[in-house]
Amino acid sequence: MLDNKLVRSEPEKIKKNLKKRGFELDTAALSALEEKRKSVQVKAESLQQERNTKSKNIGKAKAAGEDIAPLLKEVENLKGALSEAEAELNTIQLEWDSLLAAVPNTLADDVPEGASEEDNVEISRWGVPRAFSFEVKDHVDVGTALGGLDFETAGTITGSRFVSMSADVARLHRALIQFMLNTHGEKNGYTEVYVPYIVNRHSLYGTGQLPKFEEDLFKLEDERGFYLIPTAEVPVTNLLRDKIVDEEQLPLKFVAHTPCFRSEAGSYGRDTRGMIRQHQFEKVELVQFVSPQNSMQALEELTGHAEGILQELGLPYRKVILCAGDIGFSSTKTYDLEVWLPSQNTYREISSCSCFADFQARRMKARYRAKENGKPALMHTLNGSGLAIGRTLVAILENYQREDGSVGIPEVLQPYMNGQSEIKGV
RNA sequence: GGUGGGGUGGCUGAGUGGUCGAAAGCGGCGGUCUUGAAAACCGUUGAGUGUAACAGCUCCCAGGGUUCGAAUCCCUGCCCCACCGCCA
Repeated sequence: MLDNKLVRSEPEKIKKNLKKRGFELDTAALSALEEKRKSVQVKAESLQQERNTKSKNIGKAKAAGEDIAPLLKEVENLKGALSEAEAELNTIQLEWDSLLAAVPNTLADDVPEGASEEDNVEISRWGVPRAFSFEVKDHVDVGTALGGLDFETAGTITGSRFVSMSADVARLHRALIQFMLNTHGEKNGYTEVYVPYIVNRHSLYGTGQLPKFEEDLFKLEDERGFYLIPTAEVPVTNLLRDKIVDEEQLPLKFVAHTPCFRSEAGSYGRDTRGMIRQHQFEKVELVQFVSPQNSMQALEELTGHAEGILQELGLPYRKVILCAGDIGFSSTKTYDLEVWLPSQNTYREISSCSCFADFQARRMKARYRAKENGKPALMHTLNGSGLAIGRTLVAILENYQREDGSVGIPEVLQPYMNGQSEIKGV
């Protein structure tokens, strides 16, 4: 959610910023509504004031034993006008809120122009894609040949976009989770948390998935209106909802491993083969809560933590900054990390690291008490994948494949696999 | 699933339908004292909106209702606690 005051005081500036995204802010509608709001609010509040003082007078008169009948009559006349004004104000405010709830975050100045994925700007590359002396297979062929990946059976258990894993591949998958959790917890200073995988509407609103992106979510058939989490970002960020912490406690850094559930309703034809785009996948997520002045710095740091995992795994990747047309609804600036997939001869997203400034914090009322003046202020929130487990597994199967069909295990993972250094077929 | 009790400011916790945005304590902040600190004492201290600054308005879990007036009464929902039952 954008700052109400800012939208009111500088609508044109915000409109211009959002235009970069291709979002058309209806400033005419907003300012018309704002005009109405002002006058109605003034009216409602003055009527409220009148009622309050008169009611107090009735109390006093009654205590003094005076006749209150004439006073009652006076207030009686207020009633209709007051409730009418209150109702009108209420309607206006609901309308304002629902308009604003659909407005994305403003962009940081250094977010490049652009309409789509194509216009994202590469920042850096790490590692050199391996030269293969044989024909590379994709992860589906590698994993299936090993007897470790089974899309068909998962398809019969549930449907498309699910997978089952077994034996060493399943263990490698789990090893990745442990490795990432331990690295972020022990080396990078994150506190490990365990959180619910089912959340209510309120939480999804807080991080910005609702009200606009309901079709991406799995909703439970349940009168409570619960949803499966599409990312740990939702429950972990909401840990601070409605909280005020002392500024000294910041930054708060959390790492969580959770499954993620996405309906992928908007991408029917895309990545139908393999594990790249599943309805259910695992992710290790990094979340930071920081003072506003530190958030851009924190984004660099957090992205660096995700990069560290790729480097330790020896996976070539590149870092891109998302352009205005591709960046997420709630984000003010996002870096994607893309891992090299030899079968596709290209880099594919494996992590997305974003700074939300106060956009989520405002929706969640996540605040800190500023040391300077003791006043509560909105904190800044960030998150990033560190990393997406399924895609990391894909990257390892592909980048570490050998001609004989076996797959090498990156050294850092071997302690998590009882020292095992390769996966051979069954 | 059954029965009972609750949800009040950063925290604990009072609050007969009428000067209650709310006692008290803790914590925080400022000060006195002290070489410095602690202790003690004094003062101050909810969140939002609004204003040039005041004023005003809203908020005592959420949403409705009763009333001239609701933290207080009624209804619904959510959550928490205790005991019993059931399950792991």
